[in-house]
Amino acid sequence: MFKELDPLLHSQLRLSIMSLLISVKSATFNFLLEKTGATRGNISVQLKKLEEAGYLEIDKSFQDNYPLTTCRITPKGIDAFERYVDALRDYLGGAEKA
Amino acid sequence: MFKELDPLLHSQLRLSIMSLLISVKSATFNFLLEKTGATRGNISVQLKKLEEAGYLEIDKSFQDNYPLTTCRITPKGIDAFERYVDALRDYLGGAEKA
DNA sequence: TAAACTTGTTTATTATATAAACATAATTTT
DNA sequence: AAAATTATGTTTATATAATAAACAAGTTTA
Repeated sequence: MFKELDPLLHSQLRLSIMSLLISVKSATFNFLLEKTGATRGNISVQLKKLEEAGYLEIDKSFQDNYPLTTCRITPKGIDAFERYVDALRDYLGGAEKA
Repeated sequence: MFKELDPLLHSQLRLSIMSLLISVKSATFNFLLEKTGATRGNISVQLKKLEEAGYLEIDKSFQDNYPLTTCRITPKGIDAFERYVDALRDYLGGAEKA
């Protein structure tokens, strides 16, 4: 009846991050900070989880002497996101709008 | 950018329950048990939370000597569900399918 | 009447999301 | 040049939440 909802994506912040990365392909830590409005700590934790799952790649470098963390969604991440969206459809069916 | 996702609805089981009640208007405990595949304990807990929030009404009666719990979604519950679906749209935008 | 079944609740466990505190280094100020 | 402030993240602690295990109360069956 209802498909499983990938618990890694069924989280407001992680879903926000994935949603952003789906559209921009590459984003800095501060970009995610600004767009999501979450705390740095929270973002740091969730990025690590998404990376460990192989949903995104994280590159750490330096820019103007400051650390710069850059993220990219992976094919696996894109796939998981699409599956999640698809699974969610079952749950929203009742309220589907035109 | 991203709207808040009602934490009461952003839960796989509670969302399943609300989704079912949106379409059938009235359901027994066992109906929910069968359709969701969750445990009785879990369903009991989540029903109570949804009731406390005013998202649904629970009626307890007897049928053939056995307890019978029946649930109905309230207007407030319908409203919350629709808001949730609407908010979610922001998050899925990137993967919106035709 | 004892055993098994039905329907549900309460309690306990595990995981999770989140924020607070910390760390490191680079600037700016005085 | 020392002190304070800013920048960028990480680690740790806390509060919630989801879930399942254990329990309860009554009913039917053997």
